[in-house]
This record gives sequence, structure tokens and C-alpha cells, in this order.
Amino acid sequence: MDKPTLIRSLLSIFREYGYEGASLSKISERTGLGKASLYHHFPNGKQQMAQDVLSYLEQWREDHIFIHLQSNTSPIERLEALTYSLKQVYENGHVACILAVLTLSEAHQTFLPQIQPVFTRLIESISVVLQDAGISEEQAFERAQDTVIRIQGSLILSRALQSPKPFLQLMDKLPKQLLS
Amino acid sequence: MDKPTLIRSLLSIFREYGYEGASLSKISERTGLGKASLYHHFPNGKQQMAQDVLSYLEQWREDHIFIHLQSNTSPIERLEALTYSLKQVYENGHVACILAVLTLSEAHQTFLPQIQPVFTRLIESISVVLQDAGISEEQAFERAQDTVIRIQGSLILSRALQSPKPFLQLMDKLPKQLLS
DNA sequence: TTCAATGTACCGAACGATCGGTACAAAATC
DNA sequence: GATTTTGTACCGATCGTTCGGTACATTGAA
Repeated sequence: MDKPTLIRSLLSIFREYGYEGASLSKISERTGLGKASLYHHFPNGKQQMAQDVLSYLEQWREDHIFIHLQSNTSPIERLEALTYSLKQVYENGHVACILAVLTLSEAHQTFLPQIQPVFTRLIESISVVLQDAGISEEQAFERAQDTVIRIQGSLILSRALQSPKPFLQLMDKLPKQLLS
Repeated sequence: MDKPTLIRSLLSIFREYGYEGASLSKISERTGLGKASLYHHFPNGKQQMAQDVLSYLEQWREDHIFIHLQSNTSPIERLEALTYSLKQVYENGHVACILAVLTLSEAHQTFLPQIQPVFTRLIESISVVLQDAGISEEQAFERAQDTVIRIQGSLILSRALQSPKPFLQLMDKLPKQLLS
């Protein structure tokens, strides 16, 4: 199994079971790799698995989110590209966000240095798009932060209600609502 | 230690460490009760501890949230009572929401029957307030759901950024924004 | 062209520690 | 004296981790 595939498996497992809930036995079972093999790929164990997942997603966002948010297209197009990509990562609202999962885990202090910049950068990047659309800096920041908040919240609610609707409805209305 | 105090301790522990992360040793240490004592109070173990915490909060919401949401005061007063109580439970944004914690835990299926109605009832109850303020049923439901989403999301963000600001800012602007 | 040397991927078995949970008698409370 | 509450000692199971080692493909020297 190649590394990206392995890491995507880990991502899926952590999202489903949480960090503490994802035992090495379960990871071994789900990936098809023995525990010892897992330690070959991740010498620092479970913690490194989660960190490598975060690093992988960092690159993914670069290629699928920020590249569109910072493109030369119109603000509405950039925001629609954002919601399109978000629907992709979060599998139309059927899976949890690994950032939220790790943030609420026992070991969250370990991961905050990697998680914190994700949120601040995303907020900043959305804020720029909104300012490009003529919205004041103050207003733009507030709406951008609110957007990140609503993405996270809708995923929680979708998971709790066992329905992707809250997330999907948000994705649908977000672009237009942000520019109004 | 009386039951309510004990349960509030458990609430605090689960919020801080997550469900899987809150080991019995840690619970024993933090509550000052031995394992035998814990099993005396909660014969079904850890699962019952979480469920009893949820039940306790059910009553708490009845006394501190729904009683105000369903009062005879003006819509704005009812919404401000809501944000006041939310700031209280979530300690001004410094703690996580146990509902989110359990929803993202490995054992979430166990708790969904208790968690699901919390969200639906809260949405429904806020929706009624908004309708009382002259907002259409459709609009009211959407805004009420959005409110629950934003509460959850702001708590995640506050935890990730290690700052209560996102939550507190939301609480401040929520009542007026909902009625505009 | 051979063949030893190296590197990569993987595995079964076991490690000490901790997990959630229990039995039971002492102690505290009523 | 009866009952609730607790401390001590313990259980089997599982935790994350490590050990010793195999299979195999790549490389480098003879």
C-alpha cells in the first residue's frame, strides 16, 4: 500500500472513531497492515499517524482550496469552488472533520500547533475574497470567521442528526449569502 | 460528595478529555472517589456516567433554557436569556460541549438517542421564538438551525484557537441578528 | 554477469502498562 | 444494628509499543 492511500485510510479511521477511539488493533485491521508494519511507516506511533494525516491535508488544501480562493476569478466563483471542495473532503456531510475530532481529543494540546494555523489561514483567505467583493475589512473578517464556525457546526449537527442536510444546506447557501 | 456535584465533575472531565480519553483512573483521581465508589453510583460503569451527565443536563436545560425560551417575555428578552445561559454552561467559551464530544466519540451510536432530541428540541424552541417575532416558519427554522450550528462551531473554534472570543462574539451579536 | 550488501516493506509474538470492571470486607452513616 | 458507602486487592482484556526476523527488490563491487 502506498503512503497516500495509507494516510487516507488513517484519516477515515480517525474521523470515524476519534483519536483515542482509534486503537492500533483497529487501525491494523482496517488498513490491513500489522501493528509492526505501521511502526515501520510511522516510527513515532499513533501520534505521528495523526500528524502525518494533518500534513497530508495541509497539502490537499493547498491544491484544492487555497489555489481556488486565491485565483483571479470572481469572488462568487471562488466561494463556489470552496464549497465544492468542502463537499468533497467532508463527503457531502457524511463524515466528521478531523480538526474537530483532534481538537476535542485528550491529546489536543499536541495537535494544536498544526491545527491553529489551519483555521486562521482559512479565515484570512476567505476574508480576502470578501474584501475583493467590496466588503469592509472588519465585516469581511467577521463573515469569514462565521463561515469557518458554521462549517464546523454543521458537520457536528449532521453527525448528531445522522443526516447530511445541515451541512449540504449550508454549502448551498453560503456563497451567495456571504456576498449579500 | 452528593450526586449533582459528582455529575458536574464528570461533565467537566468528559469535556476536557473526551469520552475515551476519560479513563476510570483519571475519573477516580479527579473526583476523589475510588473505583468501587464510582461503581456504586454508576453500576453500568463509564457509559452510565456519560448518560447520567446527559440526563442531568436535560434537566438543567429545562430549568435554565427552555423555561426562558417559552416564557411570556418579548422575543429579544427570551433570546438574551438564551445567550446568557449558554455563556453560563460553556463557561464563557472556555470549555467544550459534551454533546459534540460524545458525538465525535467512538461510542457515539450509544449516545445519539439522548443527543439527537436535544438538538431538534432546541431548534424547534428557538424557531417558535422567531415566529413569535413575526418571522415566517420557514425562515425561523432555518435561522434556528443555523443558531445551533453556530453555537457548536464557535465552541470548536474557540477551543482550537485557545480563545473564547469566537464564542463570546457570537453570543453578543446573536439575539439582535436573529431578529433582524 | 554474478553475487554479496543494502534498503524497504512487512509480520508474529510478546512487552509492560493501563484499561474497564468486580469481589469482598472494613468503615462510616443512619 | 442495618444499610450505605468506601478502600484494597484483584481480574482478564486490551492498550500502544517493541523485538527479532523474513521476503524481496535494488544496488554496488568483483
